[in-house]
Amino acid sequence: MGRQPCCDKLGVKRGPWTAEEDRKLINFILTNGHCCWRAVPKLAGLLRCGKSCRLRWTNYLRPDLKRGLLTDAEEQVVIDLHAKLGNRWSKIAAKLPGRTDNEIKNHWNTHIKKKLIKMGIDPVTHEPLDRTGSPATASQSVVTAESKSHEVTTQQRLQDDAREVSAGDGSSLPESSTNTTSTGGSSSSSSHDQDPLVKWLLEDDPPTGNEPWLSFAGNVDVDEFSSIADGPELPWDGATDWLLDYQDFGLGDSNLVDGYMVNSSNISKF
DNA sequence: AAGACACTCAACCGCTCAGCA
DNA sequence: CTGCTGAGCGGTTGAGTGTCT
Repeated sequence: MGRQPCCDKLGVKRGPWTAEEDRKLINFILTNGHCCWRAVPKLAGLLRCGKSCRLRWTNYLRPDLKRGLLTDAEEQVVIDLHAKLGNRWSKIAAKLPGRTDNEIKNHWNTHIKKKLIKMGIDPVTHEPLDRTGSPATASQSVVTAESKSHEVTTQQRLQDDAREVSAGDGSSLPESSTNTTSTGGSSSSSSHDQDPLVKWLLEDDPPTGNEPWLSFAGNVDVDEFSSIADGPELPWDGATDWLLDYQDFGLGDSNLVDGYMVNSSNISKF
């Protein structure tokens, strides 16, 4: 009846990961990949549930992760994407190489949200908080004109979802049945279809790096990433300094293209 | 100096979805 | 078609840390 727990709570360690646990998990995944996450902790000799291992790996241990605060350019992309997609953090993260949904979600809640509110912009609707006047005119620069033209209402988002689903199963929504709720929604939604950014967002393929809105990713972030180990601020704390030993992971520099792993004998298994 | 308060972010929880038998 | 299982996602929590008084 009830949902089966992902693991029996007895004998399963919780809380912060130790360096030793990190080491075990990385060693295991790099040598074996992960056939199924539930089996990983047993095989790796960890007293954790598989879910916890997956989270630790995807959010913290993955070698292609960038760490540190989001750059202004990344922040801008997050704002734009959030205006279009709402709280679909995984979708947003998929378009930001080296960033995780958790990281973006946290950054949104702790930084961007406040920044937008301070600027008089509703972080949910991306519209000015005071709609009678125009107090946020100066702040509007945060949300680009391009993104503002595609602000996503709940209804639009539902329509996007429906379109996404219909695209997925090969069928398409009848044109007459969509985007008819309001003239504004209609034009906005149809422009979504035309919008290359939205098309790109809804694709599963990783970005090529040629997308104009990702230009920062190709020439700034990768440099930052590669220089991180040399810089004064390491991306991880001292407890995981040993991770630097894994920096190449047997993966040459050529394996990181625009933040994506493209030729890893180990990682490509995933 | 120390206690209170605020902030950050890693980790957890519970739900949904996809794949499979 | 149905039920089960594993994986992924978004929301929430709480420990650790920083800042203020």
